[in-house]
Amino acid sequence: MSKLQEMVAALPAEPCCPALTERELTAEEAELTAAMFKALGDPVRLRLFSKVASHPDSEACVCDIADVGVSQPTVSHHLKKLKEAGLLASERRGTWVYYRVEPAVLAAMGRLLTPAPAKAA
Amino acid sequence: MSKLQEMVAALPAEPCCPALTERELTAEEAELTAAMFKALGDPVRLRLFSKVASHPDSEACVCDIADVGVSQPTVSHHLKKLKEAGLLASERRGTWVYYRVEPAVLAAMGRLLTPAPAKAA
DNA sequence: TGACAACATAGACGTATGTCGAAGCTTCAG
DNA sequence: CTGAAGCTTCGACATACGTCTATGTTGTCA
Repeated sequence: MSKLQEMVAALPAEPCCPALTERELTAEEAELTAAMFKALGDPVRLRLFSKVASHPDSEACVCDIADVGVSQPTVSHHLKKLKEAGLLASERRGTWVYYRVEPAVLAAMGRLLTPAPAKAA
Repeated sequence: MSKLQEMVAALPAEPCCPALTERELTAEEAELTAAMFKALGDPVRLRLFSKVASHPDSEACVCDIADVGVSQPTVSHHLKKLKEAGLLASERRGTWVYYRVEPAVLAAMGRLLTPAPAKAA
């Protein structure tokens, strides 16, 4: 189990962190959250994630998404990173390996980016 | 002007990209969007951004947020990165420099992370 | 003008990251 | 029991990144 996964497992509850606009993150929260953003901070990984996310049931075989312009080992490497960040889960079904997005994590990240409420003028 | 800022300026409209779950991103979209996630993918930058975002009017002087455990030049370096990614804007007011979050960009990123609609069972 | 405060830039350095080809592991068809 | 397909792991390499100290720049105030 990756270090990040341990951190995730040790978290109090599902909603990891408050919106970035609500209060400043603690160092620990920032460490955890930054790792998730970092995972999406590579063009190849972002495309892979988007390919999985936009598939039916948010799930896809590696063979369905591997066409992103890099070698197959590199694809595998990036999928591993996404998995370690908690964004994807994988499961082997016969010859193929399927990756699926973790909807709760996606929602949590979206919540982080909630814009600040408009100030009373 | 940074290369990224040029890319941003060349974009068609405000809402950069569809939700990641809607359709797969093109290589170009992924390049642009990954740069934004990457900017938030460092713990120090994420804390700086959060500090600015959680200040009144989503605006803060460097001196108000510089206490994140790294040297002053490093803070300046990270703020520059956030600015180049289009997440912050800066303005000098006398002796101090104020950084402000770009609300539209924050909202656009949040939209990217919209979870997929639940499939009909 | 000079001194100081607030930030930014420059240069250097160690580490992390993205990429590849080669080799290894699983599973299934024959 | 092969052999092949699908994926992962390994090892190597160039580049990018985060950090620091030293130095610039810009503005204020006496």
